Amino acid sequence: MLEFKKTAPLAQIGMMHQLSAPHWAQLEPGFTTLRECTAGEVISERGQPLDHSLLLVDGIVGRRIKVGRKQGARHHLVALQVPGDFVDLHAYPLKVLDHDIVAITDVQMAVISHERVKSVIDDQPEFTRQLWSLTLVDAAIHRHWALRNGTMRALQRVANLFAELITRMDAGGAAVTSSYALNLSQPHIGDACGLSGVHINRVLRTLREANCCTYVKGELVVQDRAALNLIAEFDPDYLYLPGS
Amino acid sequence: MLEFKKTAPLAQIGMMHQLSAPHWAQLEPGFTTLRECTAGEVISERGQPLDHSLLLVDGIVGRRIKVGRKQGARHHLVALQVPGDFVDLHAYPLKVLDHDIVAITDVQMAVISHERVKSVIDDQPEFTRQLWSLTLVDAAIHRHWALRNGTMRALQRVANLFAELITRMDAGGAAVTSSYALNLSQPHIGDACGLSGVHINRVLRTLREANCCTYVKGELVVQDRAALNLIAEFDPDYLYLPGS
DNA sequence: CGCCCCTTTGAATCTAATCAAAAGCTGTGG
DNA sequence: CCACAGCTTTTGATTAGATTCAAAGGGGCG
Repeated sequence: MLEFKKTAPLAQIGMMHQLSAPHWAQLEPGFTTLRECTAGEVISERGQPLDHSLLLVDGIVGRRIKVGRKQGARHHLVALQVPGDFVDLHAYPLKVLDHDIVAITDVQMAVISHERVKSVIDDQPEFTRQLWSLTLVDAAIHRHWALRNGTMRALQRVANLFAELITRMDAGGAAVTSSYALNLSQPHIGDACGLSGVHINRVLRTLREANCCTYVKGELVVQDRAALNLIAEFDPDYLYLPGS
Repeated sequence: MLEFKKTAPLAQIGMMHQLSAPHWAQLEPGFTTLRECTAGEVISERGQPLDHSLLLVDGIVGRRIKVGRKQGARHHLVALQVPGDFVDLHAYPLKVLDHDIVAITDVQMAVISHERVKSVIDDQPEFTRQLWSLTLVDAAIHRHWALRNGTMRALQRVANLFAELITRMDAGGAAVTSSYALNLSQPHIGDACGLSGVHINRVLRTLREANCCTYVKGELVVQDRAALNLIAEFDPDYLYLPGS
């Protein structure tokens, strides 16, 4: 885990576009340091009091919950954050988290102290509603994950997860491409979808053979986005993106 | 759907104990009307703009998401609310919900207008953080539902759902009893756990034969709470209850 | 080089879904 | 009052989907 002074202003990327440009301009100076972690590193642990929050700038971060005591403890990824996401904004009101936060890939995050968040909010109460809304979109995404794990079969689950992740990565106007650096291992995808790593492998083969999308070395190449959305029965309303 | 003037003050029940007594005293007069719905009724529909929020006083309410177009559309319960829960407080910042809200049983709810919420918050900014936190506990519960559907087998899922629900119903000091009026049909439980109604029936028999708990006519009788929590691998930390 | 993790594939097993059918309960209308 | 419709509960039989076990190949890193 490396920390160092931030030198240049942060770009307003991904979900941060939910904030108006003037609001972003007020918040941005609060991010005073950058923090880097390597893949697999635990960024913060369940139950540990936090006095700052993290904005993901680069890489993928997961929220992980362990279930079961020591022997045969499984774990599950209950959320994945993409660049532009506030990783643990909910730590500001709650102070303590009920889950671990782990670096899935090498990541770079911007740090803002809760003290600083408070002073921005105190200056401008309307800010609170916007930050609150950001955490509510997170909650909507959580609901969708429960839905996905509860109603879909393996192929659809994986397709749906992919559809969500690339839609979120495209949020905020980045040109829609067909190639996405997810950098999740197959077991990671399994942990997120409630499937075994082995079965993810078979599902990926099926998606490849259907000329839908190809997942190689953490890179998702989408050949047929319409087919992907169809298999996934994907409807992005729950992401509360600007144009809907 | 019936509405009528509220006559007496509302008791501070269940999750509302997250608010301090003085805060509750300030919020309570905002609930000016009561609304009653019968089992199965859709209380509010996805996408419909809302100018008020609902506090559940009696009965069980579900948040439901439909997946799939018309033909063979399934649905899933992504949340269940028990008395004392704010059913759709998140409608205050978001204005529009991504899911339906349905009455599982006959229910009684107290209505508060968003206008009124805003005036309480404007008077006392600290209130915002408390309401925000309430929605964050909801989000933690959502995470746990994704975890449950993602990592647990049928028996454990049902046990875990039961453990969560009765813990939430006991929240805020009501004497811990051994009998709980959930009033969920077996298919309802299936919709919440991502299992078929038929399989729920078999799981309930197993729980009964293990002298763990008995579920008859919507009434959950817990014979052995320790056994239930053990089967469920239940750890209530994520509910952020006062004493933890 | 050797170790470890990820990927890939095959085979056997198991869990839960689906199909089917009967019995119990509730409320409605004749 | 009884008959009937509709829903929930219950059980059995069959099938489908995913897990687990096993084993081999690939790539990166110390």
